[in-house]
Amino acid sequence: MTTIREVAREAGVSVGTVSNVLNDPAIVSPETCERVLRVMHERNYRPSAIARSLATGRTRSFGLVVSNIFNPFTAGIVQGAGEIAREAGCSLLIACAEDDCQDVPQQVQALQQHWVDGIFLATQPLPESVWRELRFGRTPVVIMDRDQPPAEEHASIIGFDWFMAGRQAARHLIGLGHRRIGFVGGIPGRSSSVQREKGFRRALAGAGIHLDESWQRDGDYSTDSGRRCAEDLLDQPRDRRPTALVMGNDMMALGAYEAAELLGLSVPRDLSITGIDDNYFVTHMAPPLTTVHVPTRELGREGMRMLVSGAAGAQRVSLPTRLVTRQSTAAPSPEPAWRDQSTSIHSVSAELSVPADAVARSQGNGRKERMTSNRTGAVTVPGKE
Amino acid sequence: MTTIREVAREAGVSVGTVSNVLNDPAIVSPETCERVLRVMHERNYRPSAIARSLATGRTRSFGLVVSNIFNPFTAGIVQGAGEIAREAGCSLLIACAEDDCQDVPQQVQALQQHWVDGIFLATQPLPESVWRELRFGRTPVVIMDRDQPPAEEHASIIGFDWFMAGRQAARHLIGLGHRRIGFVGGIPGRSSSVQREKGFRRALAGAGIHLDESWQRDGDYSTDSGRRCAEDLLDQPRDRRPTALVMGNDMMALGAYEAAELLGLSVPRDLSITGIDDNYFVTHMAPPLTTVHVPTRELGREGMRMLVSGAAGAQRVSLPTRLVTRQSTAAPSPEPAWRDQSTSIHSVSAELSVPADAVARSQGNGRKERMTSNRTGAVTVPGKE
DNA sequence: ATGCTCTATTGAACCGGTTCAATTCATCAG
DNA sequence: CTGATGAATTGAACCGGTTCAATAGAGCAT
Repeated sequence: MTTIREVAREAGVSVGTVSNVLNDPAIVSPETCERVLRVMHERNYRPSAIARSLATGRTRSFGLVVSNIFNPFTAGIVQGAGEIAREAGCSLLIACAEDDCQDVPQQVQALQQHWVDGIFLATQPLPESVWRELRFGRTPVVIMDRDQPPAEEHASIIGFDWFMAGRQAARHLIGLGHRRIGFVGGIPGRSSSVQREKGFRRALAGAGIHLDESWQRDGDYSTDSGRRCAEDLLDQPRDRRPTALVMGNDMMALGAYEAAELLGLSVPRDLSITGIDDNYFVTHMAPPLTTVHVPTRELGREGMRMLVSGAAGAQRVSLPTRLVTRQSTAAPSPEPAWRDQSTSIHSVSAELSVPADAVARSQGNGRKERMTSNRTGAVTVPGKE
Repeated sequence: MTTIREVAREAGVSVGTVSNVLNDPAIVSPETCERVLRVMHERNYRPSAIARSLATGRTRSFGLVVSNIFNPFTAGIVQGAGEIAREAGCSLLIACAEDDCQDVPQQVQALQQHWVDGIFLATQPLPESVWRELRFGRTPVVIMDRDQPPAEEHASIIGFDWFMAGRQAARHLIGLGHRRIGFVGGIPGRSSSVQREKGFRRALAGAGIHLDESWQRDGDYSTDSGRRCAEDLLDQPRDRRPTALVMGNDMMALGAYEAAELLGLSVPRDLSITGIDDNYFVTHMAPPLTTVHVPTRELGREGMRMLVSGAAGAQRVSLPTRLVTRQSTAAPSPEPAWRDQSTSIHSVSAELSVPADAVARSQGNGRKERMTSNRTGAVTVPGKE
């Protein structure tokens, strides 16, 4: 490995001058500069990031702690953070913590021993004990908000506007004409769940719709829980059951599809369903799921931006979500007068009741829609998909 | 930040002794050792990985270059590599290259400037130009094989046994009694595609089955291409079309499901389908997909093991695949005697022809693993259509 | 010629560890 | 008492950069 001293000797200058060529060529005379650069090129010289870091105290590298890399949610964040780091010429140290997050403090410590210039914590919610064990010292930190206790004063929090997500889903259904709307929430108590529900309720209240408490269930974000809750909500006489369901996330929406199938209900003919997340598989569901897009990549970008720009103070950023209309939602079937014949008439009534534009959209858009096409409203995403 | 010199002063010893306490406590007298450790603890001393690296020339960190973090394939590798790195007390620098891999050389260079002890290249296949630009110097390298040109002599190659994968899928179908088996390959020319097809052909040849060339198609690993190819293969009179399809990967198998639905074929009653990869979503497909498991996490682990153990020489490792039987495959329906009535009689003949055990499996097991509600009658709701 | 300014360059200290030859000191054999 | 042995410790060089006060030299005014 060629060192700065070899270059200096070869070019007949001092190491200080070579260093200047690297960091501030303007203060070096053109001839000298050119000579040094030529030697560098001949010797294929690459300055050592290690030595530079030791000398400057800055590494231009950042740590990103995640807990489950398979989660598309996580993948989006990694992607986004990586993009910004690359753009800024910084490198990203990714630490995959165990599922239970017990080793997050060690991971953070390891990153600090590498003198990372900042840490991005994007794990599952940390157990209280782990959280208390965590010491960031002087390292700037950005934490993805999943119900953490109030952060240290110099840590920034970044998260999604779950209230908006819940409201968007509900408003969409209301706009289609639904009045009997069920809700299946995520893990009770988590603020992300609470906010979704609040948004849902606000939308209904805003439209002057009565909220039937018996149409609310708490799931746990799993497909199974979604199926159970949806079955529970739907297993009622037709005029007593919801015509639409707001599911707390896409996995539970998947469960709702299963429940509908089990009960012989067709989506969206007999039942509209919405999810939240916009996981990449939802376009492959039958029918493709109308859901609320959650810009994970943008969160990664924004969080990393705060770190590289040195703006990671005690900020609190909340990213907007965006409704993506696909084919799992439609206007409700009109209440049949001939109630007892309802099953045999299903297909006909559905054909008639779906608004023309919804059909057009559903056919044109459905195939192409991809999980990576995430355009958020508020913060624009430059560059490639 | 506490430094080694402060600790030394505080403990009344030399920096050399403190260093010894860190690296080889055995050679330090117990009393001294204990005193030093106490000071370290009091001052919350953390040795600097940076300084250590500069002094030793080794960083105990490794670089992993990937191109698409969203790909579950990639995620598995990252996961596995991370596990081994963590076990070995090493850190992992993950570099996300652009989709087209044009920046891989820069990424590699950046990693080298960080003095990584080794590089794991797990990207999409590199364009020839990029590959030529790549210079590893003295850095040990492990490359995930996706058709690279012959590697530099000191680089290790690790990959999957795609031949085995193709053969396993075909053998499974042959074992179920299929004789008319279609094949949809991946991107033509890629050795991974070529190998799959060779394995497929070998299996057929081994069973003395005639290979109808008109039952072969080339896709591009996308769902869309899978659907197109499958439609193409299946849109023939019943006695002329395959009773089973080996799809080159899971995404294309998903496309085959869509094609079957479009043509009113039920899986596995009228058509058996296999995939390759065992992506996590396949258990949610309806019916859950029989596929060939490709141990991506194990590849990550094995590759990183080669690096941390310093065994990355000019090795070539190929990891075995494993068939996972689920509900998308079954014995073929017997050829009906009343051939000309075949279309109108479908559902009846199918009911009769599905072997009892296949029905049991698909009903009993399928329920909790389902992804889509298959409205067309692949999973029939009595009384409709 | 002298003094002054400005630019280009130098050389050494420094970052925080590791490494190793040299040194100290206690122990023990002769 | 002397010298040898070995264990514990020391102190300085070193890794490859950055930084900055000091210096050299050119150009210009007096």
